Amino acid sequence: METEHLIALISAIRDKANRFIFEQLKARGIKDIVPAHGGVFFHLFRNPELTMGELARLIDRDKSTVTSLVEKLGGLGYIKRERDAVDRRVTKIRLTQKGRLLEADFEDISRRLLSKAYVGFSDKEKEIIVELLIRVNNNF
Amino acid sequence: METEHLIALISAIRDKANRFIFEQLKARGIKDIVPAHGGVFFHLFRNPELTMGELARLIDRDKSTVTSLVEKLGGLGYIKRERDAVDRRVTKIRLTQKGRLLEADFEDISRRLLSKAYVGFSDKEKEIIVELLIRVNNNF
DNA sequence: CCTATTTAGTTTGATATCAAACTAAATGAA
DNA sequence: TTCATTTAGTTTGATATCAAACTAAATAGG
Repeated sequence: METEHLIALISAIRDKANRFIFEQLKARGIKDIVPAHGGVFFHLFRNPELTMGELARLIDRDKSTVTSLVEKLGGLGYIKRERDAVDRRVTKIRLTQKGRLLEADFEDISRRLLSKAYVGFSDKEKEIIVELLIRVNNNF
Repeated sequence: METEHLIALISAIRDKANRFIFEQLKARGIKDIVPAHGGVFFHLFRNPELTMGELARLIDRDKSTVTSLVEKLGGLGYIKRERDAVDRRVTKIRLTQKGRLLEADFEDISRRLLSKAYVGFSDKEKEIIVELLIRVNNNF
C-alpha cells in the first residue's frame, strides 16, 4: 500500500466529489450554483442569520472571498444582506424564500454523494475511515 | 462517529495540506511557486519531457489550465516548451536547470507533509486509511 | 470627551480554474 | 488528391480565491 499518496488521494477525492455535486446540481436544473457555494447554504440552512465574519469562519475562507460569494448569491436572489441596527459595522446574511427552497435538493445531493463515496463500505469501515481522517485533520 | 462528514473532512484536510505546503515553500524562500504548481513539477521530475496533453491528463486539469500553468512556470524560468519536430501540433515541456533544482525541496516538503499528517499513526493505520481512501476514490 | 486601537467588512489586484469557441496540423475516406 | 474529421493546443470570458490595503464604526484609556 502506497501510504505516501495520502494527500494526492485526498485531493483526487475532493475534486471528484466536487464534480459529482456539480453534475447533480445541473441535473436538477440548478445552473447558477457551484460546489463552492455549498458551504454558505449549508450554514444558512442551520442558522437563520449569520454575519459575514461568522460565515467566513464557518466555511474557512477569507473575508474578502465571503464578500464576493455573498454578492454573487445575493445577485442571484438566494440570500439577502442587511446592516445590523445595533452595530452598524456588521452585515447580517439570511436566506430568501428562493434560497430556502434549495434545502431539499442539497440534502438529497449530499445523501447521494455519501452513498456513492461509501459503496461497498460496512458501517464499521465508515467509522474507521472517518476516525482516521479526523486524526489527520487534527494533526494540522 | 459522524460518518456523514466524510467529504467535508476531506476538503478540510486538503485545504490544510495546501496551506502547509505554501508555508513550507515560503520558508525556503520559494515565493513564486504555489501548491497548484506541484503537480507539474511532480510529473516533470519523473518524466524528462511531457506534452501539454499528457500533463493535463496526469494532473487532471483542463488543457487550458495547463496552458496557463505552463506559461506561468515558463515565464518564471522553471520549464521550457518546444514544438515537436515530427507532429507540429504537439508541444513538449521540460524542466530547466532552475526547475530541476527544486526537486530536493519538493521531496523534503512532501516528507514533512506526510510526517505531519501521520502523527500518531502506526504503520498498520497508515495502510488502513490509504486502502479505505483508495476504495472511496474508486467509487467515483 | 477625544484620540488610539480594534473590529467588520470592502476594494483591488493577482492567479488557478473551467468550458466553449477557436486555430492549426494531421489523418482518413472517397 | 481532396475534403471532412480528429487531435493538440490556445484564446476568451467567467468565477472562486487570497493577501494587502483600505474604510467605517465601535471601544477603551487617559
